[in-house]
Amino acid sequence: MADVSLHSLKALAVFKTLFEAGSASQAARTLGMTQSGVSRSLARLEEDLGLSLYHREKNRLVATPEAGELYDEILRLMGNIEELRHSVLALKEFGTSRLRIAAIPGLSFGFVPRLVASLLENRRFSVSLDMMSSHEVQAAVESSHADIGFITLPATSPQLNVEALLTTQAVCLLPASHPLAAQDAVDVTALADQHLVISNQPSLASNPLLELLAQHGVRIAGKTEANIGTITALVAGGAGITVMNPITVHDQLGCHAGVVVRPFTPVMGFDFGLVYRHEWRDSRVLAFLRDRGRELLADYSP
Amino acid sequence: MADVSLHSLKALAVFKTLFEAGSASQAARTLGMTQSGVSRSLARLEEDLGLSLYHREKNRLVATPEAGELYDEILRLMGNIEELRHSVLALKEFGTSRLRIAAIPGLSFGFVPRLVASLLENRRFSVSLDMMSSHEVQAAVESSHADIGFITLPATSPQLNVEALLTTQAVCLLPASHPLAAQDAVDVTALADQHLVISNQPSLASNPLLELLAQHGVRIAGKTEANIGTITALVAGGAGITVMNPITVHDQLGCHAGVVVRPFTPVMGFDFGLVYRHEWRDSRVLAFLRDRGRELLADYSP
DNA sequence: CAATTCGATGAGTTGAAGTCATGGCAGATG
DNA sequence: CATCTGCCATGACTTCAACTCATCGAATTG
Repeated sequence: MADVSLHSLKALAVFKTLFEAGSASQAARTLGMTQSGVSRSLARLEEDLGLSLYHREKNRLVATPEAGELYDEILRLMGNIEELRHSVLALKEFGTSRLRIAAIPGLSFGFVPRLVASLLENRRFSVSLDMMSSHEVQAAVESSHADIGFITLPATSPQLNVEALLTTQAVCLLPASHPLAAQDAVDVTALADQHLVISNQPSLASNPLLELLAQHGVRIAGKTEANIGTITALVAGGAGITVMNPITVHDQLGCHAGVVVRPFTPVMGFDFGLVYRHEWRDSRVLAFLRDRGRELLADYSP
Repeated sequence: MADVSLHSLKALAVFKTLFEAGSASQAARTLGMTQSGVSRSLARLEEDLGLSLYHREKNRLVATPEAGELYDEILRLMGNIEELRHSVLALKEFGTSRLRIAAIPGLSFGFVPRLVASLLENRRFSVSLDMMSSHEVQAAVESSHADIGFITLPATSPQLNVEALLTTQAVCLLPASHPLAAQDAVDVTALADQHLVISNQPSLASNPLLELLAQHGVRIAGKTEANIGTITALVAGGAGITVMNPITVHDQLGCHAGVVVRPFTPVMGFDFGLVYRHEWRDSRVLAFLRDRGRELLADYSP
């Protein structure tokens, strides 16, 4: 009595079909069993639950209100079971259904989310995605707080495997109305007396660019430091111009009109890669992320 | 293969116990079955899922990482099944596991939530609780947007059953430092030249009080209309004094110090009741709410 | 009223999920 | 070392819940 579930789960499935079909005979046909099987199954379920689910009226089954509510509950449960099935599928395919990712901000606004999305397609994965600086990513993976990290290269760590994913060259981002927008490319010397917007993340775009400016003896009018997620908006708003990696630009450009992208000279490389602990070397999730990541990155260089 | 759940649910339960017990023999003892039964169950499950859950090492079972993850998933699912069981219990006890309640603000900050809480004790109910004016409550129940309503009396409706729950007498709420706080009771005439805080809900405390003032020819210094949920705070803050029903006072007094309650004369009654459509007359939820509601209300009159 | 459709039920069948009995292995014990 | 104990796997047998089959009675349809 009220001992739901274990035995009766099959009966719940029969009941679900019955409720949807409206008649035992039809349900039986749907389920590939006999009408008497359905009839018995229902009778047992009512007995087990101590609930009257159907009235027998004129040799027809008429659902009670309770039946409707039970049906809704069963739908919920079936959904949960479906999730379990997806988990098992992920477990079979990847050997795990949990993944903790750490990524630099520059990749966290488009690339990594997209990557995670394709991992989750038809699978149930429990993913945690943290955003932090490149060094912190490395530390997180080393200390097993994350399983896989996305960082800027170069990076070395005796405890970690480092794989290059993509080599890019910095581009210049500026308002369409800006005088420099008329040029096909922007040289570092053209930045003289400009107001720059640069990332406040250490070791991303900021330092190399400032070094380059120093090397060429270029003096800028001023600079605004901002979170990398807001830089495109700042440029679009006319706060200044910026030089950054094309991945982030691509991920954020969609939402801001009036901003143009120009090649930047001299070439200033940004290399992205992923890191993981050695024991993940042969993991299938890693292989999936690597391969799918490369595919996604291919869309970035038109 | 990967056809989880239906047949294998029992096997999942066995696996769960096995994982917790650490050995098949122990699990068998816990489950009241034989070791060989557990062994077979595990073997079948691994076969069904296509997953290796345990290594056999030196005649010992050693859980694989996959086993741990599957265990977590199973815990989730068992939780869901437990919820289904509670739903069925509610369905058996009350004939429904869904309840839409509409209540006036004066009861919505303490009494009705407490009532709902005791309904939910050990049961899984899907409750929706809406707050609205007494007339809107009535309309909501009439139109089947709510099943049970809590209103101020009097109320009549040919379509609804109306039951009185409680008869109360308005009390006066004022800051402890207020001159009138020195009196044992506050008479309507004492309100002359006071600043009043009154509910902006129509037909709750506001109108009867204002009428009373008019009858006695009492002129007040001014009034602040506010949501009933904020009146106690306003009084505590020194914004004025108020006359309201003791239920709401009781529900909100806990969070504000420096406020005192005094009887109010002449007696001004507030009666609360519940309404429902006729078809709910014999419902067991209704009986529960009525009985439990009376019990709760007993705590209000010390 | 013949034909069809529906659900219930007694009787019989089946197979998944158990038990029993046994055997092999590893580690502890005296 | 012999023995004992606790572990797991497996072939052979058992059991019983969950079916099917066959049949009935009752209602609907044209």
